[in-house]
Amino acid sequence: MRIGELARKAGVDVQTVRYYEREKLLEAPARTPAGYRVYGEKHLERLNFVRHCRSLDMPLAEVRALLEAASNRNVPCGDVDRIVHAHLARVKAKRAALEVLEAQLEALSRQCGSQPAPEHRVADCAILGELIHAAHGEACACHPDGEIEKSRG
Amino acid sequence: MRIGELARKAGVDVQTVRYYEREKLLEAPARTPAGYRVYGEKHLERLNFVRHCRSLDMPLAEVRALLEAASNRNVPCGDVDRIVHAHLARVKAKRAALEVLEAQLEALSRQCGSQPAPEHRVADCAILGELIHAAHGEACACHPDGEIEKSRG
DNA sequence: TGGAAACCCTGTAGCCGCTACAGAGTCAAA
DNA sequence: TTTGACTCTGTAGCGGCTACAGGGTTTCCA
Repeated sequence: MRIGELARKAGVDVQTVRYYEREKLLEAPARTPAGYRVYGEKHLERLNFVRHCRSLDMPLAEVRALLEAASNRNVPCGDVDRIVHAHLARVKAKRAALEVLEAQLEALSRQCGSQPAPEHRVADCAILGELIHAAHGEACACHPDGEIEKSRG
Repeated sequence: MRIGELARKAGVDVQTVRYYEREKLLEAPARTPAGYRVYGEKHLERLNFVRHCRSLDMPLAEVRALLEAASNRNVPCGDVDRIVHAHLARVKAKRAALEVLEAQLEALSRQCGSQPAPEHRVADCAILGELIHAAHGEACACHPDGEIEKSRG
């Protein structure tokens, strides 16, 4: 199986496969005399594993750690549990942050909308008004307590 | 006011201010004879505007568009509405995707956890088991219908 | 047999929004 | 005078790809 077929079967771009090889997520495969990569079923399984973890939004570094752990089948799997739980905690936190954000944006967009578009000029746009108020350090519809925290991630 | 004071007042890194200037989000300020940037209140307001939009997770390109719109105060503000609504739609979609993800990770982590850590070896780790099953194309606890979609963003 | 199309190779640069570093110059206080 | 805090420019790095340039190889069809 050459790289194109492997990529098609796993549903990824050819470039992505080469990228994973560079990043040591896939083993370097054998080559034909012309230098073409040749893959077997093992490679496809490993690639599917990686893609599955990626579909769960895990960073590649953690996928690498899982692969590492999976290869030492006789050691305790505390690392595996830790990786998955830490990732779950991150996802929870991010989802919660996005919920807040969504509420803020809805508050903002509710400020604007009664007037039909052609009559509605920038000078009276409530959205911009809110954002400019906020720039003066005043409380705004989206951040009523006047705090602007950094959003990371 | 020099760059350090401006940055402190806006709660950002000095490097970020210079970055925003390069990216045309802030006007290039006057300079002292030694080449130091000198800022006024207008710059602080504009920087606060940018940071407020960033706290709402807007991409800089959209912040730039908002700033552009805000400077033509006499035109209709359809662009402003469109930007904010499109951004809101993106945030909603992302939040929904994270909710699904969170459920998937919880399903995964529930597979593992009854056995005390030292006895729990990689070979019997249910989390890894699930992930490896998935790599074989079988349905797994996290993606029961067997589909793995690409997550973007 | 020839030529086009589809595939493959390497290497490099771009995306985003910063952050960090190197190596230099400037300024104020002790 | 010397320390230390500040500033300057330019460049590179993060993650996870994606895209492109500029070449070589294979396959298919006429």
